[in-house]
Amino acid sequence: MFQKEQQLIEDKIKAYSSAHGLPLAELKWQPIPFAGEWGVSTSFFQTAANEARAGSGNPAKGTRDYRKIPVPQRAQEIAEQVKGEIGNVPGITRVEALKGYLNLYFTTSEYARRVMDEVLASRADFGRGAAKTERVMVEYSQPNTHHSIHIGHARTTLLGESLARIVEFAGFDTIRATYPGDIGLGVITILWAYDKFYKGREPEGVHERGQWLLKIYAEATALLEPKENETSEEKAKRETYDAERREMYRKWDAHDPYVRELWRVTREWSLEEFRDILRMLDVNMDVWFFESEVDEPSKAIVEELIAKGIAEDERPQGPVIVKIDEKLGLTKEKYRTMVILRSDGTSLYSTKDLALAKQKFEEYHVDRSIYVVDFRQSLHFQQVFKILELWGFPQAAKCYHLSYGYITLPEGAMSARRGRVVLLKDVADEAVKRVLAVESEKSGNIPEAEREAIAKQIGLGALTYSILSVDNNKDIVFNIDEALSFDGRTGPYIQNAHVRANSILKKAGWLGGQVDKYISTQINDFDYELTKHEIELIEQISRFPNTVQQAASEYRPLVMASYAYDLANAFHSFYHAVPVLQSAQADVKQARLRLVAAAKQTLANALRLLDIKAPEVM
RNA sequence: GCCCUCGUAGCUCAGUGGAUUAGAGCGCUUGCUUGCGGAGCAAUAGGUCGCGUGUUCGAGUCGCGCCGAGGGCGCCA
Repeated sequence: MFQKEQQLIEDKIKAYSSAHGLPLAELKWQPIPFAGEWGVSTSFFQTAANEARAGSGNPAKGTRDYRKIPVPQRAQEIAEQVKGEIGNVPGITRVEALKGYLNLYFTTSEYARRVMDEVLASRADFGRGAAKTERVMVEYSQPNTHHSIHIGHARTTLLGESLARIVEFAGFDTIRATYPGDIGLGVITILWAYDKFYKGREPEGVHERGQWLLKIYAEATALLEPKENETSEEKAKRETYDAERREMYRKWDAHDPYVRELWRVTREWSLEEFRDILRMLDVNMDVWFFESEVDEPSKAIVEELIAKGIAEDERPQGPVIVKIDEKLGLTKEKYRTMVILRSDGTSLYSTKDLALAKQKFEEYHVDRSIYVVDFRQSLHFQQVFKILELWGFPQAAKCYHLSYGYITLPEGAMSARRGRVVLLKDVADEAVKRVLAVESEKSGNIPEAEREAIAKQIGLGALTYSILSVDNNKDIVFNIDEALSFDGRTGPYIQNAHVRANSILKKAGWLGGQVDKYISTQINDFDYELTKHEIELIEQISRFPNTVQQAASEYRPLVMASYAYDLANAFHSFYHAVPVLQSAQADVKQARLRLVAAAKQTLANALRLLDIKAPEVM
């Protein structure tokens, strides 16, 4: 907001330093952490430390030996000297040297006006970063097909979607990709049991069918697992079942028409359900990769790697492997050895991921590739990325595994195979139910017809925020009461700030066709003594663009989630302490309405990046 | 055995090597609705930042060692 002034002062500091032989460290500016007045500061601790270190040998006669002065004290001296050099800078009210810091305080009315103008002119684009040349692909949400999606899948989906929105808004050309696991032993297990015991008995309804398949999966798994004290009869039966299952997998692989058709139809059921869930979460994928589709091309890649001397072929006695540590010349085992093809020639997860990466680079021209996959696959991705590097892809250095902790239940890990899951759809339905209960008590003014739609926005907002407000690498023990809480640091708290801002604007007639009123930059406002609540709110708003860049560069939606809360918190405090419509003076009311409009816009932008709706009423 | 992640208030979690005082929420205690929506605001209490040791002018933050929790390690995904 004050880049020009800041640059001017930076130049003065640099000029002073070179004139006096100061070993000036890089100048880092940060907001001054005091409420009531705002500005930026930089410190001279590093410079003083540099000076002390550089002061080896004897100091020149008549000069001081800086090695003997404590760093904080010397930093303060420098700050004071620099302050003396700066003089008057328009826009800066005062300059202060304090505890080794140089503080610049901005002219409040000018600063406030600049922030408001920028937000209200840019609107939904406020905070958008300059377009960058790199193309980023975010791959997220890789559920297995043939059964419903559980709450664990919500994490990769929400994390990935939020990250994609952040990265895109930060200025990158962004591609959203999903990679459902539509084939594998698990899928075949369901297919086998469905075909043998339940064919044609599937229930109506997309979600009912998915849950029904999930039950079949758990049942089939139990049938196929060895039991304790198994009789020989039971054992024989189990082995027969298992043979049938494996035979079905073989047939699938051999493109048997019956098995393929059975697979295609049932697969479509779950894709239908998956699309429904993505619609509910407002996720629009650009690219759909399927495991079944990269299977064939992946095998050719193995041949190429063998030919290049990267992979070693131990068939038929052993598999095809890449001795990564050896190839990198590492003595300690770190990346180890990766198996990239079974000895019988069938592909593995690793084989397919190599094929997928190649496709991402060559077909989609991706410069940077982010994989949102849970933390148990860290080694797998480190290995894949290293092999891509050995293979010669420069983009390999910009592949990033965004690993996240998994969601567990209080009674332990979730397991689709054992039917021990909490379904995402069930949680979403429960969320809506709970919001409706609150609404009927608190929001009598909302028409019946709109309640359901708003309840979805609030309920999903609560769920989404509870997941995004935990850092990537931390596990979440799922507790529905906590996930759907509406009080305190939650999605609804932030949404409520947006609703309140909207309510004020509505009463002032500043919505709809009246918006031009507050876009005007000709108004001479904020020319009064601002309260600390106004200052805090304006400062929070002004931080949004930097927060977008930080969240994007660290691949962390949490940064945005924390910010959104801080902003909402600042707004709620302002709301209580500062009258807007009741302002005695017309110009103060005008300025505060602009502030409310800017806060509403920034809240909406931040929520959008978190994949949370910003309702007008709730 | 080797590698990765984590350990901060009773609980759940934030916290770019820098400001005499490490922050939120939940829960506990207490105020606030004749003001724009109380899904809120304000206040109180609650800490050997796992332990030790280095690096540094300065460490919750970086290194090393230990303790504890979880995960991974050639033909699962």
